[in-house]
Amino acid sequence: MTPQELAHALAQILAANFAARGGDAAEIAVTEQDTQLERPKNREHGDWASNVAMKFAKRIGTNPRALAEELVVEIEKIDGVAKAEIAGPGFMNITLDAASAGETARRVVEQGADYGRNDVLAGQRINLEFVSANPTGPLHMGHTRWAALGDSTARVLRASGAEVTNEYYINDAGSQMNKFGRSVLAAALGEEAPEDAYPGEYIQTLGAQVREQLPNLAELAAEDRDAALEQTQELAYQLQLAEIKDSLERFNVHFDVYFSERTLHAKGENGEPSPIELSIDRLREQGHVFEEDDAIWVRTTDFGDDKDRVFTRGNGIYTYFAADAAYYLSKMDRGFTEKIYLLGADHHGYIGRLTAIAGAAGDNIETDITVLIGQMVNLDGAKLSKRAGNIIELTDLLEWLGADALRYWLARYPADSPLSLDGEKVRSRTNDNPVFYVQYAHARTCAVDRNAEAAGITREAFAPELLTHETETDLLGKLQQYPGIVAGAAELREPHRIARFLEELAAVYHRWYDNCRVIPLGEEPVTDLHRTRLWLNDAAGQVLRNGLDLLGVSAPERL
RNA sequence: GCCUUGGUAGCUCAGUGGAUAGAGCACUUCUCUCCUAAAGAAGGUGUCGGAGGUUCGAUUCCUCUCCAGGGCACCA
Repeated sequence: MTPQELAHALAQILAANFAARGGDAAEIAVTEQDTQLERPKNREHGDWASNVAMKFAKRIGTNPRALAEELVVEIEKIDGVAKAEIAGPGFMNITLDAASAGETARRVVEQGADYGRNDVLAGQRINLEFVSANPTGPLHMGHTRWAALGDSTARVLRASGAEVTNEYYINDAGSQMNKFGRSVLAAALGEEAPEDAYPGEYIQTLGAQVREQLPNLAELAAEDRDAALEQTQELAYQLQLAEIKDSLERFNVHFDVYFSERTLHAKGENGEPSPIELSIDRLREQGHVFEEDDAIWVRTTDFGDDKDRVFTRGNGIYTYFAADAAYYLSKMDRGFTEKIYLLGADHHGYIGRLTAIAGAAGDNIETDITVLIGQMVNLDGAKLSKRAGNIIELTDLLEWLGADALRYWLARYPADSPLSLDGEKVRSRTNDNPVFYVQYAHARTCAVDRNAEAAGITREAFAPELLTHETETDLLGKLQQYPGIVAGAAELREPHRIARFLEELAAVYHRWYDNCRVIPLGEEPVTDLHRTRLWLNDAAGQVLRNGLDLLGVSAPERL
């Protein structure tokens, strides 16, 4: 009996109760969402608790306790339910019989890596854009947070049935790229940096690489400065982008699409209009375009933006917003039902205009676009900025802290909470480091497995009714919660829920390990209890592994 | 000024209208001849920033307010 099955049964009981009073069950429209059960904090409150009696009493036309009294009678008839009691103002506390709860261990083992997968987002095609850092420098701490959160979000969405494309938008057009090119060229030629140059040391490194790969650069620059700049800029861009991609892969973050802004500006082979040019026509057809002061505008205020936005400037040049619009249309054309943008708080001013683009393009701004804003992250109190030059690169972080610890720590907090991390704590291999606490629990399940095998304990017998120890029902309860946790994390786009769950699961597992032996002591005989516990041990290991995988964190068999 | 995100234990932070608001750390004690002590057990901690409101019930929702971060370009 899973909480999902219980919720389903409860919904039917509630609807039947209403129907029996002469009501139209459709009128109160009970769903499993309404009857979802929670795991009570206090174990005296049973295995699962429901508050539906309080929620529905008024609608049904009675009072909570009276309704609960009728419901518990029916709940107790459910196969697998040991008892149901009323408590407090109308809570119903449900206790499962041990065999029914224990079934979970076998279910988890049999479903393996699929345990936890669900279909709450089935049928959705989601475009998830994140990181999208300019290719003018290495990724820093802020990008690293979005990389960890974005990739974990994608994994959680997929586990809940969505089809997800991870996308990185490359701002490879425009003045920042020119500035980048001039900075690297000066470095390559050994000249003094231009006044507005990028300050980071990586510019010097890129300059050296360019000099090496373009041996005639100095001559070319003397002859044709623009040509030298163009070649330098292109090469530096490719080098930098490759470095970004490489560091992301090492961070276990994979993008399905790297989308170049240039492709939006590019005309067709035979001079066909560019995607940006086409997009203005499409928005005009929708009736949201107007001209004023020589500029072409989109009336984004029709969709809640705080001001209208310029598409084409008075001098005929497209704004960045124009590229954003064309990019959005590209996502639409590629058939995504929902476009999610994961942006840093410094981009929060984009929400209005991005949403407005969606509306102007004819999308539903409530359901087809989601802009998630993440707050800044500090490491050891230092705020890092690429432009200021005091960067800590992703590659440095990987070396210092390791991909697992970094991903775990960055994914364990909601995106909208400002975060300050203590580098030494992230790095520590002690029990005050949750990533090691969770990984250790997993490694322990593997150690038990190895020892069980050596002791000749197999999973040939499974007697779930024997799993009656307090720590066993706790552990089973946690395992039963997992699919719901994944579904909730997906619906809310909050992968940190996975991490928090894993920490709880690890704690319950350690407690169980301390109380219940899988391998008998000394000369004691192996019984079905030991064999059944092996199933439970393996189930715990499986869920720890599945959860860590959603966070992109490894689950070592030994630490 | 306007928009936006935070304010929860000494610290870092969880908490999708429910029962006595939680976890880890820090502090004090215990527990390894026996499956990994990177673990477990015990000990106390709160004006949930403040004031109103909605509700049977508010840390959670609404309004106002105080404090802090971020944002308000025919820049990219």
